[in-house]
Amino acid sequence: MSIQVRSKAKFASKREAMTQRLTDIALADGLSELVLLRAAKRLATSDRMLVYYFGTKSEIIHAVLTCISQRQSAMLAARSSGGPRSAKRVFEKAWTIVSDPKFVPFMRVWTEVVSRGSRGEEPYKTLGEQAISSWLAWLETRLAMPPGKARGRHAAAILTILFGATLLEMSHRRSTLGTVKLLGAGLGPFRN
Amino acid sequence: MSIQVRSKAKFASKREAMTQRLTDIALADGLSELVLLRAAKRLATSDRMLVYYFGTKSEIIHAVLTCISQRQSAMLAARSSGGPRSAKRVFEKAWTIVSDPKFVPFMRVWTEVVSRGSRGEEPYKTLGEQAISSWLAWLETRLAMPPGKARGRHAAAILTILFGATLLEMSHRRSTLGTVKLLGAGLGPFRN
DNA sequence: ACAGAAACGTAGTGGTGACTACAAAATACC
DNA sequence: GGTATTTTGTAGTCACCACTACGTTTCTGT
Repeated sequence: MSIQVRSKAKFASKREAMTQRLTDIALADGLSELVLLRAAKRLATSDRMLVYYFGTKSEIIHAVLTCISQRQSAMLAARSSGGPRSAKRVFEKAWTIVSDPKFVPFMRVWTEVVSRGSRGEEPYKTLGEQAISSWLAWLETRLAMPPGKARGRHAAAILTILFGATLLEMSHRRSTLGTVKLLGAGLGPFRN
Repeated sequence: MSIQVRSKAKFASKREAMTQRLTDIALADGLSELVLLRAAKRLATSDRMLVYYFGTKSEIIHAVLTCISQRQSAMLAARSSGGPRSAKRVFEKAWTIVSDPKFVPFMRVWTEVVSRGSRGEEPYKTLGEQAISSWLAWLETRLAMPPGKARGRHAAAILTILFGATLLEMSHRRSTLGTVKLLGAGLGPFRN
């Protein structure tokens, strides 16, 4: 086992490559697919190798969720064109991002993480909190409002709708478009 | 094992009593506490008794979630005083219900169920869908609007906020009051 | 070339959890 | 009392899963 201080650096890059592929799996089929044997088989290696590169399962989860977080940040950044907007426009923009099929897996994973973390189970609890915080931070930067409680509330309101819609859609296969339009209409114009 | 056709009826009432106590456990500590050995210990019996009365774990989950659903319906019915209201008032009322500490466990369980069911895992998938449907039906009956798409959309919009707020609160210990007020304001007056 | 580290393979361990087998008490019902 | 039911004891199966022991091969630096 071993606190490995690997001087040789192929290690890190291999681990990174594995993390990327594990992340693909998690996004496609859920965190429950990150079981050592199954995941190893899908990577065409052995569970032993996963342990070798990550040490523990918890480390795998941590690496994968961090990777998901980074990918998401990149996607959000890439779609943050234009300056700050009204709450309504930010919401609409956020919704078009979130409802993109490429993006849906991310939201599904976060609901999974938050749900598991809600009873205190690590690392889900901590990483779920981080994900929410990072969402809120991004939304705040997009809002054309002075920093402060009101802006925070608007960001939280938007995120509430995004997650609520995700959750409902997950078990209620039906178009949420009309619902979302309705909710978007409620967000503008500003009301503090 | 065995398709037991128990003529003797104490069986049913004992099973019912067990279901109630298991439901208490699930609401208090989550569905993951419904592990046979642990749950049995908390009921001061043996895992074999659980199998004796329920047959399989899946049956236990089914019974418990059905029970939760029934309790929730009863709570909602008991708080449905007064006639139909505007979307905004219905939302506000629903929020006071949902944010009641006595009610929070229910929402937590449903998010857990929906999350697990989102990958198709039974019985979570089916029961999650049922729970959502029953929520929507209740909200619709409370809305002073003619039946139809618009009413359905408003019910869905309200439920979206309720679940979104639950999810956010679960990982983001912070008062959602301001956020919810903001969202409530968005819901009235009607906009179809 | 060769010592030591890194990379990988095969197999095994220990724990848990759902569920079963079998049988003997205890309890209720008529 | 006798039958059917309920409860309990003891044990064990089977699958899954995180993790480990221990070996061998491949790489790397000098």
